[in-house]
Amino acid sequence: MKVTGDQALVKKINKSIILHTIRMHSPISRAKVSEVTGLNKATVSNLVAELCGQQLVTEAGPGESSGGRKPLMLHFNEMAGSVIGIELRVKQLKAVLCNLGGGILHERDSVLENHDFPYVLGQMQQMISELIATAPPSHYGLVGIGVGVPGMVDEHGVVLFAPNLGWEMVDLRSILESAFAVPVTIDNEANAGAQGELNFGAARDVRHLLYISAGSGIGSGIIIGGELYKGARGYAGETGHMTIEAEGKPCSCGSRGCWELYASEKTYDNPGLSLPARTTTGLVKYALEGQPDTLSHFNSIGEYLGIGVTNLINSFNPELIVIGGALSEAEPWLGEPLRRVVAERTLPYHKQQLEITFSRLGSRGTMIGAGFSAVMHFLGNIRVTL
Amino acid sequence: MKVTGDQALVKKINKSIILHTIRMHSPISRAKVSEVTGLNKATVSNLVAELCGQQLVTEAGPGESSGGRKPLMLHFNEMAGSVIGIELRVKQLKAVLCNLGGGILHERDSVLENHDFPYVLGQMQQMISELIATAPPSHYGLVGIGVGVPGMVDEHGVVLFAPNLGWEMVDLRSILESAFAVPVTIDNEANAGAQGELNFGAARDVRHLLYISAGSGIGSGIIIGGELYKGARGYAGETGHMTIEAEGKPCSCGSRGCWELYASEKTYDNPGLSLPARTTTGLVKYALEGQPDTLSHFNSIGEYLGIGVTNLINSFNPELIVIGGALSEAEPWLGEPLRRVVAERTLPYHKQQLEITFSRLGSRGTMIGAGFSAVMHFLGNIRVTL
DNA sequence: AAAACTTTGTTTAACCAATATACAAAGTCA
DNA sequence: TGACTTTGTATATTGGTTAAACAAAGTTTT
Repeated sequence: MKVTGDQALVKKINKSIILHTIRMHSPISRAKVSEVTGLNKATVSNLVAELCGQQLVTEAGPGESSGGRKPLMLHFNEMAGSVIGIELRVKQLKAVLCNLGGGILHERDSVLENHDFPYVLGQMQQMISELIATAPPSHYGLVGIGVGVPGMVDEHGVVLFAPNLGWEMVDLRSILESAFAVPVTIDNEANAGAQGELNFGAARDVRHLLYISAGSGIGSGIIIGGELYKGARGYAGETGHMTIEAEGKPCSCGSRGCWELYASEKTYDNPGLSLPARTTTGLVKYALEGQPDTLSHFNSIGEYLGIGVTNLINSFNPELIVIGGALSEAEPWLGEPLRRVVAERTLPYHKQQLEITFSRLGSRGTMIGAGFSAVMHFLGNIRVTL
Repeated sequence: MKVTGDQALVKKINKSIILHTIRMHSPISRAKVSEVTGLNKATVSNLVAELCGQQLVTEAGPGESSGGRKPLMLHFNEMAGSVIGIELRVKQLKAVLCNLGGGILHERDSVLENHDFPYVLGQMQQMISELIATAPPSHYGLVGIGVGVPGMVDEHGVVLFAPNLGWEMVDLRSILESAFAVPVTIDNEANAGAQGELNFGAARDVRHLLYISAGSGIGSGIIIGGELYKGARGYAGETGHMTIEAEGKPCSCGSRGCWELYASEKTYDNPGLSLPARTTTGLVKYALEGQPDTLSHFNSIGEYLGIGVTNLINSFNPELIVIGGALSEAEPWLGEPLRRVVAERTLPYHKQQLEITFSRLGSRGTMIGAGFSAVMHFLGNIRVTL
């Protein structure tokens, strides 16, 4: 979008800076906000007054004195409104009602019997309506809906292609926006998960994060400089179809040797493989008993995860890697081979300060992240780059 | 960097918008600038007056009338200063003196006998001094030096690691800045090449570009939204060590099956391979005569290039791919297998509107791009993101 | 050729947000 | 009690954009 400078822009920038400073450091005094932002005390006072008028910030009594007048502590008003975060999975639909701070107020869950779009949409709309009914009264009410989808999503919220659902070119955003009359953000499931871990999970305050969602396929959410990197058309991170074996197994995408054929739940589909179960949850039970085929298979998945992760490290050089998705349940058996392979294969400069963890939000990360996208869309975020 | 809003910022933003509008659309009238930027006519007049005072913009007589008073055409003053762009290769040092519009004024070239840092630095400094001596008199004189280096460069211009030169942790920027007392920008060679093609070559006005530099190794320059994407620490695009064969050939980086072992000049090193020459230039001569081993080898390199390019397409989804570097000389033999493999392996959404070309600037792309980095550093570029 | 209209670029006055400065309020410390 | 500190507000100033009027220099119509 074309943006020129005028005084309205200045005000928008500073107000946004102040709001997010309060949101991140709450409770905080006006004086402290002035100090950390570099803005003049008077400017902070004026804009805080407006934010209070908008109910986004509240005054919460005096704080501790540090040798002078007691500060008046400011809070980000998490309860000024609510959002709904939804995760659409292959066989399941999960949703939460959150406040503006990402706190979960209510949770819903349902099983999907098929992937027909009208059926899934109906389930989704019903779940949204139920959650709206449970929402506590607030100044803004429901301010947005965020959805995490297992597929490629363009910048307008159109689901271009979701192979596991059999969807193509579904304008989910427009449909939900006209149904509920609130802004809707649609994100790739891995991008949503990355935002969840970044703001509420294992990656708080990390600037450069790589989130790998390993489940029925593999997708990656990439955070650069504290912000989600969406790439050209909004669908960077389609890494599951990265070739790691030039002449490897043929893939449904038309290519060969795709990463997700070796390091996702797709590996369970090989009928020649001797496995006591064909789901991650099932296999985890056997792994706990030490079943050899299972242990060896998890070891293989871990190693192949390591190969793909190494490729991504070479391209993006993150500080932290978080493994999420259904396979993160198998952390005890995947962690060692994954870390071993990455250590063997990465360039020396990447090894420094590189950490690999597994998701901390577990199965909730994606929907919380999707909800957070809606929060940020409501609050706005404006930045200046030199 | 922390930026807050005030009137000085507004002015900086608008002045930058106006300057770059004139630079891109020159010659253009004040009225037209006001129209395309959305800024008020008075604002444009005031800031243009300042830019004229700074010698960055010049008035160049009246233009064609369109039914009213004739417009006073404005030019970006390319001759207000000059920059030096340098490409450091494994066996060669190349440099140009450019004006601010990327026009080449003088060119220098020298052979490197070894890679000892003091020797190379000496050669580079001598070349810079010679070019400075030939610079025409101008208002700002030499305003910067840009260098493209075959290796990883951090955000402070330190060459972290350049395997083909045997360099590690060389603070090239500081050294050159204190030697010549002008700002110096150090870029990875592929990033510089990408900027060259974007501004002056095969990729003008492309918003999402992937530039592949294939030579003694492989590196990638990634342009997202019209801007160079440098990643976390400034060294995104180290794609040569992407694994494309999980259990492939061992690489000096410690990993196996790295892309550049299959698709760069490194393939010539295999002594078991029957080849009539061991340089790209040499092989091109044989290929022109139809020598079978050569043709088959170029075919193989083309196919493997296609595999890695596909992986990058899946992650970045560019509009255009430009192949540069020494191997681009072999375009007639690489193009077909490369495009064929990409067409076979990419997801359908990437196939649409995806074009693959070879470098148009040839061996000059990198140094012109490096010089352009220095120009942009001098002019400044400030943006606001909503 | 004169009058009416168009387009370009400048001048003027108004507006508005941030800022420095002064100041008031409310605390701590000796 | 009195000096000092810290917090937050009030006031005048600064400096940028802008709308509107205007001047200058064309073209088109009558």
